[in-house]
Amino acid sequence: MDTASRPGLRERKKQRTRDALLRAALELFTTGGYEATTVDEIAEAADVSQRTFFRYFAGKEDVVFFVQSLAESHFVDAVRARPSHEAPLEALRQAVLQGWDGIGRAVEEIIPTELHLRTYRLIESTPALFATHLRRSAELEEEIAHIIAEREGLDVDADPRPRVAVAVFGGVMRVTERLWCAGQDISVAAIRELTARHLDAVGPALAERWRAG
Amino acid sequence: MDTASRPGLRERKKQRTRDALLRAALELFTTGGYEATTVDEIAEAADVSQRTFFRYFAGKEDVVFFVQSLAESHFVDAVRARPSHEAPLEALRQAVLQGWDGIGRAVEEIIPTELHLRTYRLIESTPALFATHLRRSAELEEEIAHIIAEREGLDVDADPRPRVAVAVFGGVMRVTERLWCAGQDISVAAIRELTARHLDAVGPALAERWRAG
DNA sequence: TGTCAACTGTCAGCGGCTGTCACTAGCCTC
DNA sequence: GAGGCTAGTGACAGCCGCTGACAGTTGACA
Repeated sequence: MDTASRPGLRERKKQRTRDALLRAALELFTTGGYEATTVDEIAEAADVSQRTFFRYFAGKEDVVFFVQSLAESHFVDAVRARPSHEAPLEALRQAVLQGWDGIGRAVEEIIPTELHLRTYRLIESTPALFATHLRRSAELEEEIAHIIAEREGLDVDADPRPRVAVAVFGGVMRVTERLWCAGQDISVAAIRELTARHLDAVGPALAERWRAG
Repeated sequence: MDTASRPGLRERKKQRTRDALLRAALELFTTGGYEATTVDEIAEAADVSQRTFFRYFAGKEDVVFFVQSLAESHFVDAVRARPSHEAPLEALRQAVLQGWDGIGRAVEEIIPTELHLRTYRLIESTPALFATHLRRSAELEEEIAHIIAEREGLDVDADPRPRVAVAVFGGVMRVTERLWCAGQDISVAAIRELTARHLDAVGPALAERWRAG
């Protein structure tokens, strides 16, 4: 019987409701602004009650970062998969570049890629969202620091290098994201190029004399 | 006549009201928790109406970061005052160490230093406050990047080094803050030592092979 | 088909935050 | 010193994000 298709009717309905809420919310946010959009409007656009919205998402912010979390776990997986002979910073560099390529495919099944890219700018231009984004990044960095420490066989609390290396990397990534969102060219190629350019600048930036460089 | 003392009666009254709100809020936050404390409770503790609270502070969060902003401007001033022959990262290092010493005196005029230090832990342990703290740090970093660029006679948008250097420094500082708040010894001496230790770890952390180090 | 559990809508309410309006009190001029 | 002017305040009403409680509906499964 094909009636017993994989997820079951109930499950599919839930999926559809969540996707509807997700798309409606992001569409409203990116066109009318995050704060100006009320939960009631989102619920109405998705044709459910406000109460139901909060059964699918912990809050207004949660919708925005739902897709972002997909990208994050892709990045974590990529870091874990890097060969252990690579230097820590090199592994992080390759993982983030590689992560960018894989994100598009995974995201597109849920929401249009173009809407996803608009969401990046929304986060960067909305103080409340940007703050949460940074906090999430900090948590991600802590997770990555543990992975790096494990790779190198170190105790993350005894040796400062894992956390410092990840902090340096994270700091550079944040700068990269900001400039990427501020520029015109919002494409994977653009962020790849920017990422490489900024990571290459770390060495020179720590040099004693900039003029001599 | 001494009756014509500098600020005028009205001004002094305002000052007292704001200090009362500040102290009451931080005291309630650090003892009962940030989210569990309502604005009504703060207003009542300071003996004003809720509406008045919002005339002094933009929101609940604003109270928490009021004192923090003092420390920030101290740091900015310290960076500006560093001699121009110092390398950028060295200037930042000296400025932050020097900033920690000066903060105590400036803060103590408004609230007890011990309450101020408790506030750090409050921020670090409250997700909403931590997120805002990171956003504020990001804004501060942008400001510092401009100062560094100016010091070196560079265009901050053409050369990635100023922003990258500040991002690296900021990343390390965030790690330092976290570990400091997590530890038992909340003292200026402790954060100075931690800061130095982590900044010294930047070089080794970027090295190709950690084992060989 | 009937029972159960999951899902949903409705309602009520709390807390953060804002606009409005009338009132008080410091300031300033004559 | 009496007057007006205005900053500061309290009281009230209301919006919005979010939560708990309860009842109705609809898939799942025997």
